[in-house]
Amino acid sequence: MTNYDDPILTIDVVLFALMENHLCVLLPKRQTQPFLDQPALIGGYIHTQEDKDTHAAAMRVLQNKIGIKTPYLEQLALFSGRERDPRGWSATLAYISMVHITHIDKMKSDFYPVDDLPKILAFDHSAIVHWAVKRIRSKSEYSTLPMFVMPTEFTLTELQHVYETMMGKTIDKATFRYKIRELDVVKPTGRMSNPKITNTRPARLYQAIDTKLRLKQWNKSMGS
Amino acid sequence: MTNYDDPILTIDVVLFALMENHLCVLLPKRQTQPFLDQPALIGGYIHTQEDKDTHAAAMRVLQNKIGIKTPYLEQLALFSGRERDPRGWSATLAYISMVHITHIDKMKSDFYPVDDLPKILAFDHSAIVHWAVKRIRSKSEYSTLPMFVMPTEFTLTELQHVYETMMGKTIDKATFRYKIRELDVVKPTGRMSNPKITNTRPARLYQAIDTKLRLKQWNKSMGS
DNA sequence: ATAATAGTGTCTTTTAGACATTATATT
DNA sequence: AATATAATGTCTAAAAGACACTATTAT
Repeated sequence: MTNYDDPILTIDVVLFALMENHLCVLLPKRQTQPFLDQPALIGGYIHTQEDKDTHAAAMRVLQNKIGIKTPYLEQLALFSGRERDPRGWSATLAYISMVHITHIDKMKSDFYPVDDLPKILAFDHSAIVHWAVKRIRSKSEYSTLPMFVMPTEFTLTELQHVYETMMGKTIDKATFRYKIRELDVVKPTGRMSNPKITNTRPARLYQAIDTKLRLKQWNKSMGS
Repeated sequence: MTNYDDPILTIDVVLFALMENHLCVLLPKRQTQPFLDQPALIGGYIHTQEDKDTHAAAMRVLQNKIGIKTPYLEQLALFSGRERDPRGWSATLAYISMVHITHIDKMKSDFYPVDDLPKILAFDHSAIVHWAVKRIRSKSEYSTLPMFVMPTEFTLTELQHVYETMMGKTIDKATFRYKIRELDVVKPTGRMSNPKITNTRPARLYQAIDTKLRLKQWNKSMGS
């Protein structure tokens, strides 16, 4: 069986977090060649001894590099070709992940707002990040994806702000609450927010009902 | 830089075609070990000398194995792990493709209806095919994907049948025509179908306006 | 009382789906 | 005329969006 110069397969993770109402991506500067000192996605090689599959490899990278166990990890796409790495033909499998900012203690300064990214990233990481942002924005429209960056307790207004930040647009309050009620993904904790902080009427606190990603049924686009 | 026993990267193509109102997948029997004689997806190694990227590799496989230049080729996902190939840790990038049955001359007998697949496929190809069918069914609901298997001229009823086959459900005629009109993806050729064949009222013939995949805007699920 | 945000009610527009009606071909 | 399918019209129900109104806290 001919060996066709097997290309190297790596994985990269586009890690999103919300900071001060901005959707941000982790892009620490590279410590090695090529693209030394340029901002890049976190990633690495697959350890076939250790990693059950690529998903496990991505989990390991997140655990080792920033010390988190993420509840959300989704395969984006494989990016490949002769040009993306100066060393030759290569392929990288990009994952999207998402955490609450309070779970991050190191490398906070390496997060960039998606609307103000560094102009040049290592490899083809600019294309990967743009693709990932598009996916996140779109998926926020019809799923419970934004729930993954909420703390354990939150108000509906806070949840709405997160949805708006991730979607990149504003939503009507009544419509938003109607949909959240319909999705049936949050339940009241019985507690209220502290009015002393906001100088205004306290809001009911809610918590997530489950940790799975839930999609709105859109099977209604062209079916009976 | 440590070499972590680089996994082998291959590509596989889930090729769909419509035969007699059934959505079918190409699964020829394997000519080599492992899984000799078992039905499997078509695929192969990446030729880093020849292939610009994985997309080009998938195109080459389709061209060489069944002699088609497909207008539709979409990356599905990377499937990986230690268990899927008895020879060890491996990864394959699955693509979805779709052709009109008239473009296929060889291997017609190797197509299986998706509702009546062989129980056992080589590697993890059962899982890949199921995933691909799900994607096709779902994407048919809100896009012009079914247009890719239409001949150059067709009636709206024929188009509806193809949509129904690919979606796996029936649609109301009036609603279907309303949506197609809205999408603005077909135009009348001016010609009519031959009533001598059907013994009934002739139908207007249409042709596709463009060859790009068009999605319905569903940005309305949770936005302003 | 005033400011500020929480929370809900109601109206309009859009879209989907079901069903009925008319039109045009063949035998 | 009878039959079969093409093509369109109309009604209803569900959903999305806009906007206004009421409620509850602090100062």
